[in-house]
Amino acid sequence: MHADLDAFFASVEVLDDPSLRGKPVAVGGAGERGVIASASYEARRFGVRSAMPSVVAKRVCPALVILPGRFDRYEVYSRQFHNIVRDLTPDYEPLGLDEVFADLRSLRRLGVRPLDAAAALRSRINGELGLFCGVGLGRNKLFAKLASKESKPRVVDRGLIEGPGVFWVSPELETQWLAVLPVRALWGVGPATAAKLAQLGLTWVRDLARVDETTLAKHVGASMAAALAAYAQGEDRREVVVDRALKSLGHDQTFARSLSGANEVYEALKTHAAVVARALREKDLVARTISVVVRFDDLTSVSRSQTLSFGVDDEHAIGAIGEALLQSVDLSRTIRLLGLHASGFLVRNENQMQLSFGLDTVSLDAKSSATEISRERQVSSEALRDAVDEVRRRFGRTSVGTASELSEHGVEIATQRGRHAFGPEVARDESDATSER
DNA sequence: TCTGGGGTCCTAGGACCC
DNA sequence: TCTGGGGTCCTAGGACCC
Repeated sequence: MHADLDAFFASVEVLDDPSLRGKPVAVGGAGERGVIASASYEARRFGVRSAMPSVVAKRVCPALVILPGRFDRYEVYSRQFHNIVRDLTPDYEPLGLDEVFADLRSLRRLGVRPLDAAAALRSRINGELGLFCGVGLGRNKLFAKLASKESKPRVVDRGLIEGPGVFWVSPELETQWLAVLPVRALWGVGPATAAKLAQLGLTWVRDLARVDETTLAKHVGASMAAALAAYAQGEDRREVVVDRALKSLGHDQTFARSLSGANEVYEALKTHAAVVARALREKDLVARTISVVVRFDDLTSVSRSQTLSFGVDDEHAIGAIGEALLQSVDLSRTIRLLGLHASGFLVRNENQMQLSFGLDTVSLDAKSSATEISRERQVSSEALRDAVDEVRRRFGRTSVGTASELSEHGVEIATQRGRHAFGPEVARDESDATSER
């Protein structure tokens, strides 16, 4: 099963402000660089679509009300949506805030028919949340997803046509049904892949069935070719994965006015670091890899990343790493987007080596190994600052510093085992004990 | 019409290890 | 002295999903 809430963000806004009912409403950025994230069906009648630039949306629908997103609010509804699905079966996998896949095989073994389960789900979501939901049923994720699209209301000639609400692709009909869909309808086929396929004369799913997978792979890569070849046969081995682990998190921002100059970029980076650090701590994670992405005014992007031998979750540490990564980016160009991302997660726990540069704690015990750091010698942020000041007073300004300063000076630290140089490359250096670092 | 922000996955090359 | 083939990890970029 695939279940998908109708016009989710826009619908939540209408629920919270009934005066919006019946009006063309969208959620998204209203500024010059904004895009539409979600549009009510009234707005869709005018041609407003998600991912459409807001200025375009306003042009095709001058009466459009564009609201900024309130994601905390959507998350509340999303959790309730997931809870209702969970009541049906624990075998479900969220996809964003407003979609889920669910494996109904265990329900079937209990004698519950998928069509009944789908109807019950829609009824509860509408009754308890006031939202509408389309449900697709099929033999695998491929058909369930395509079917849920078919279940939705549709705009035809500026009018709205009700959808069936539930759509089931029965196994007997699935091959014929699939054959006449455009390749663009398939999961993983976006504008770029569709264009490549079009060059090969492949427009419809049935066209894919007649092309050799090896040939396909030369144009779209091995992984995509294998998926497409399977989909063309109606085969999809992807499982419903319960509790998929988070792999990365980050924060990106497109600025209403592009940034110019390193100082503006570094200021923005600090804000980003605080957002990312808070998200990590909220999830009890530390990240080994930090990356930055910069998009210039000409829409070209570059990214830089660095993987450390330990995890971080502190905004100052993350900010300093980000700043160091930006050293090799041309900041004399004007920048419309700055992103900061964390990945390579380790679960944060008592034994995890945790280097913090700020509020949190620093535990550097030269006698213990990396895996048995005790928290006994934790240093409060004030004590840390005081200690840093004292070291600088006695040994000079560059004797100890933050990671951002490492890129300029490098730092040398004396421990019971000798002296250790710290510089921009230190994170890659596995030769000395992490605990001493 | 001019392109967001949250993510995932894939590819290719290079460094490195055995 | 110059070399293979298996593997992992990291980096950068790109495509795609909602």
